[in-house]
Amino acid sequence: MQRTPPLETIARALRRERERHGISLTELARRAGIAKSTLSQLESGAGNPSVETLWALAVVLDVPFSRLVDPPAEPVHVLRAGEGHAIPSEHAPFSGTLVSACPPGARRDLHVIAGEPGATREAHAHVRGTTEHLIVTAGRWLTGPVGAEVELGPGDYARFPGDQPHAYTALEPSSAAVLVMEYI
Amino acid sequence: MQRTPPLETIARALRRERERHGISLTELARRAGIAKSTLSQLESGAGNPSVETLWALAVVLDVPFSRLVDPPAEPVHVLRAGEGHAIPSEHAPFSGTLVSACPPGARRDLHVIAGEPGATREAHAHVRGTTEHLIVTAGRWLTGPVGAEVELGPGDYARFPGDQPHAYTALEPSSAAVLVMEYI
DNA sequence: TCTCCTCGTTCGGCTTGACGAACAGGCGGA
DNA sequence: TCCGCCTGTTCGTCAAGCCGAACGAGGAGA
Repeated sequence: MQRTPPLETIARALRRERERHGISLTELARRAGIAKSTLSQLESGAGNPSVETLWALAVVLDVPFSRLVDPPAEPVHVLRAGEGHAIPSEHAPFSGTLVSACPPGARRDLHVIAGEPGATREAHAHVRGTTEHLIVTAGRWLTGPVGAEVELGPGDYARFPGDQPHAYTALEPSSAAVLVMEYI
Repeated sequence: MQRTPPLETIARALRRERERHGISLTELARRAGIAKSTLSQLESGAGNPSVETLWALAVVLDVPFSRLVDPPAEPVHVLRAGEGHAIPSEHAPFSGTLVSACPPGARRDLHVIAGEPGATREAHAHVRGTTEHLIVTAGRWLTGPVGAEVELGPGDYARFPGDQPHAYTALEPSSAAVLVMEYI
C-alpha cells in the first residue's frame, strides 16, 4: 500500500485506458456524463476526484475501479523452496509460508502450508468476506469450517469461508497444500 | 463490476474495517487526518468522498483501496481430484484444470496444471495487468516470460506478468503445479 | 446525583471539485 | 484562404465535500 494519494496514478491510468479504447477525451467525458473540463484536469494530474466521478469513468472504460487508483508495475519474482519465512505453528506440527502477500490492488495472500499428523491448527475468523482455497499437494488433510470439515487427498480442492472459525489437520506425514486466502 | 456507485458499499466497508480494528470513529478520523464529521457522514452512507479522503482511510485501516469500494459474498465448495474439467493442451503433454473460476468481485482463477516433459506450452498474453503465480508441487518446471524463463522445483514459487507471452515446460515426468492467474 | 470523559451526530463556514462556455490549435474540404 | 468540425485547455460560477465547533447521549467514578 503506497502512502501517497494516487492522483498521479489516476491521471496516467485514465489517459492510458482512454487511449486503449481509442476514444477522445471529449467522447469519454460525454459517455461518462461528466464535464470534459473535469476529465481534462484529472488527466493532467490536477484535482482530487470524487468516487462518483471516478466510478463513472471506470464503468465507461470497462475496468475495475482499482485499476484507476493502483499503480501498474510488477517484475518477475521467484521464491525458492525454503526461502520464504516459514512460520511454525505454536501448538501444532504445522508450518505456513507466505509466498505472496497481498499487493496493492490485489486481494489474496498465497501460502504454502506443511503439516504432520497429530494436531490441529485452529484458525480464528479472518477479515469478513475472506475466502480460503486449499489445494492439497501431498498427504491428506481434514479441513474446513469447524463442524463441517472435509477430508482431502492429493489434488483435491476445497473452498470455504475464512471469516468463521476453521481448522486444518494433517492426517498423514509430510502433508502439504497450497492455501490461497482471498479477500473481498 | 457493478454499475452503481458504491457509496453504500463504502459506508458498510468503512464501518466494518473500523470495527475490525476496534477503534472509534473519532480515533479513526484523527489518525486519518480527516474531520470526524466527514467520517460520520461517510459511514452513514451520505456523501461522495474524494479519492484523497478515502485513501487516507484505507491507509489507516491498512486495507487495499479496492476493499472499500467492492462488495462481499461466498459459500462452501469442494472439488475432488479429477472432478474438474481438465483441459488437455492440443500440442503438448500438458493439462490444466480450472478449480475456481473468477467469481464476480474476485480477480483470480485457480488452476491445477500437470505436464509431462517433451513439449512446451506457449501462452499468449492475457488481459493486461494479469499476474501469474506458480507454485510447483511435483517435478520440475521451466516457466516465465518468453526469454526470461526460470527453472523451478517442488515448493518453488514464481510470479511473473501474464500480459506478455510466456511458457510452461515440464522437465520431469508427472510434473504438477498450482497456477493462480490474478487479474487487476 | 453530579462530574468528567468519550462516543457519534448535527450545524455554519470555507474550500474545492464539477460544470458549462469560451478559447486556441489542428485537419480536411470547398 | 476560409470554413466547419474536431481536438484538448482555461476560466468563472455554483454546488458540495470537508472542516471545526457545538451538541446530546451514554458510562465510569466520586
